[in-house]
Amino acid sequence: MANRFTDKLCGFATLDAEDVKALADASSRSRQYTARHDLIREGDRPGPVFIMLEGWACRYKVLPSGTRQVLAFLMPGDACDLHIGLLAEMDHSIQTITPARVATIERVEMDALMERRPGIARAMYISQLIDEGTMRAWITSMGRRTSTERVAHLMCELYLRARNIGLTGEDTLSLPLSQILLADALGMTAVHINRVLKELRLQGAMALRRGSLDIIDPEMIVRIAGFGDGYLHRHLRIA
Amino acid sequence: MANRFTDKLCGFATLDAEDVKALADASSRSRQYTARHDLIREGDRPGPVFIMLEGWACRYKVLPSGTRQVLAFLMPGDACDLHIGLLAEMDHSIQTITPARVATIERVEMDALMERRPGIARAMYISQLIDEGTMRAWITSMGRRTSTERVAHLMCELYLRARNIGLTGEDTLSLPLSQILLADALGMTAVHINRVLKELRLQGAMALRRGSLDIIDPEMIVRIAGFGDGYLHRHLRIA
DNA sequence: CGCTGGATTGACTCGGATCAAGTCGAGTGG
DNA sequence: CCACTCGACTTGATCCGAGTCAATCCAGCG
Repeated sequence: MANRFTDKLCGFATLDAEDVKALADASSRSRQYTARHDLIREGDRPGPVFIMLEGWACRYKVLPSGTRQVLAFLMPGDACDLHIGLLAEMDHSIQTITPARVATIERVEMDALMERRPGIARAMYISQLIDEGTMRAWITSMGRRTSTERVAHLMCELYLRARNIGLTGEDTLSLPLSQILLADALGMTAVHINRVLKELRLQGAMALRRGSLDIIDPEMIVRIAGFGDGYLHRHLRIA
Repeated sequence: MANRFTDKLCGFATLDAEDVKALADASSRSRQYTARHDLIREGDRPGPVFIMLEGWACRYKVLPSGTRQVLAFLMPGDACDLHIGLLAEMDHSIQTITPARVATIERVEMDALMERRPGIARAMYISQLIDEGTMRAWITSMGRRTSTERVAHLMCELYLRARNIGLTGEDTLSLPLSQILLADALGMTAVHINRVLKELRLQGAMALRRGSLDIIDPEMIVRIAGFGDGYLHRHLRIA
């Protein structure tokens, strides 16, 4: 009955069986999408909240020049903004990266759920705060880290997030992200990403190949990235 | 009785006199701070919600190397994250830029306020969504805009935000941001910011001097920046 | 088996950082 | 009132990280 979404939220607050059941029910109506399918586009009127059950997606914006900026990666268990329905239109698009199973929860249902079950509300708010912290980390990366640090930092983030939801193997993670996509996320070119990845591979830090990431020397990557895991808030306030 | 904070929220939802009074009461306990005073630091346990009544502040992070990244500018009327108290520690710091009058609202009081008055909750959520949209715009700027576009884009944003709360003159805005601060916000060096500002001045687009910004040719700036005001969500869903 | 999109590598260019001197303006104290 | 000081602002010279352009390679697939 539980799914990736309930699993993830359980990491943020103590949810009882009732909570989990309510969440699982709410996210039971799901649809399968192909890769590269826009779930919603910039300018659209926001609809229900999306929940990624399986597969990856990303938020992105397209500039007048045609270049793209990826704003966030969504992995299984991730949800998009809670109150998004309050706005008149989306300021960015969301697209699947891989084939994906996505649940939707209508705004009224979500509101009702959060009102009836404080634990769920709490978990959702924490999840949202972490997403915000992640955006801040991205801003910091783009502004003040070199390209190598930026790549290493993103890999640390994705690895940790994936591990939190039990998606990782032994220092390995299945990462279905093309170098082009990574370039659009990190504000660099695919050519340069490629060189950076090569360098990191030669240094024996990590190897990204064929849709999977191998962390070869965890300490080295963390050092290169200057990674602090604080913003992912894995140690939560007890209260 | 109203203040900058209530004024701003009134722009997001129809608040009745009772709402405004409740908000004004909640934000009545304020303190004056000097410029460059940390309201809260990365690693601190989050406390009450901060509300800027007068003066400017910024969110920022400091990297191991000592460089700083500014994550957001807070102007009068802005509040920091609603549910921040749910987290164990801050993932960034907040510092005043100018002397500032800041109100604090305890978490329990905020929760009660939002539960009793749905209009306030709604306005606060919209405000938060806009802050998130702003972060996404920043990520986009840092990743995919040239330094000139980036500077122009930030100026457009600040001008519009300031205008929404009635802080602007005739195509003029009092901007107490040093070039060093702008550099830390835009991920560039103070030297380079200086050259970009000069170029924009020579082009007759805008002039930033002595703490005040003059928009000389609004259309030119918007064109240079590739600015779309969608993310500030000034036209809200009616419902 | 050829097509197509991603990955890889090389040569060259350029935007923005770095380094280094000033200049200017607002306080501060004698 | 003036000299001193300390930031912030300006400007010039130089360097380098990363973009651009252009081939090629490679794997999956219709």
